[in-house]
Amino acid sequence: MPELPEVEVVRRGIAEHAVGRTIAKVEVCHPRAVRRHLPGPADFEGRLASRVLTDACRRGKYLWLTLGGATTGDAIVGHLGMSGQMLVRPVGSADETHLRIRFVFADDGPELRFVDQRTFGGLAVAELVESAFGTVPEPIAHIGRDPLEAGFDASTVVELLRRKQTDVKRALLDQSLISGIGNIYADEALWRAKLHWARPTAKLTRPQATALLTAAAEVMTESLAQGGTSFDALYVNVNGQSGYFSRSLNAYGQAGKPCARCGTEIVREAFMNRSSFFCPRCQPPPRAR
DNA sequence: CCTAACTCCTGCATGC
DNA sequence: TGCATGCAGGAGTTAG
Repeated sequence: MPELPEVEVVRRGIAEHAVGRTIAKVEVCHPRAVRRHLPGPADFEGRLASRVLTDACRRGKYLWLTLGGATTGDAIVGHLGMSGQMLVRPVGSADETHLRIRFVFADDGPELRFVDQRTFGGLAVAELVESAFGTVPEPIAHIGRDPLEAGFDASTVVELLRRKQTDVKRALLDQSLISGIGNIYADEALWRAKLHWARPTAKLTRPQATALLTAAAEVMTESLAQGGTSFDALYVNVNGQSGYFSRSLNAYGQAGKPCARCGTEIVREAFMNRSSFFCPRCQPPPRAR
């Protein structure tokens, strides 16, 4: 599940290897990968031919590649979902089993390939629009700033958090409130802030909520410095290499192992049909569940 | 308007 | 061995 740091690693790779190049041809190998491109796969392929990739941008877990050439004002917008990869591969190298979209460039250099085993991810071409937080592709105008953006205002998000009627982990995962956080970094931020996932957001103090946002920014910054979190070959940079942050996780996936702070065994609980990992001593559950 | 359940998908681990 | 089941889960959609 690529989250903000993993997507940023991919963005940097695309910026280095694909930005500035002209697309010669696009091949959609699986229609589901462009299901959010409503005009369909043929339209996706057709409107990208001879366009130039002018920049690689990111907000939260979304990537977009701005387009130049004869026209401007649009971009390829994408989400990696759970298993999506953007790979830079030499022309002629064997197709990946789950190759979904191939970008061939006019310079005959390496291809850009969207590979996605579980097909939760996808790409689309969309217009750029002016939103409250700058110029972004229309489909993601509703998401909030991410904690590593220059314009991220923690005090505003703290007030929004405290106004919500939900539990704190749901709020962390709500991309319209604060973008970029998924299950891994939600659990890590909660562990650092010593908060149980089921704590009601409305009852958080301002210092608690502020500390939680700080923890989220810190853990994602540290992960980025190590190339992101990888459990296996699914989460890789554009060269297919894994990051090392999984060695630094304190809560996520650590069930049965001692808490790095207090030694108590980390516990796994079901949450939203998935998992939450936490230290039952450092992160006591709220009284009323 | 707000919140939460549902749904999409494939590969691997597990159990009988 | 082989089949069924569970699990990984982001976010748009739908229901309440």
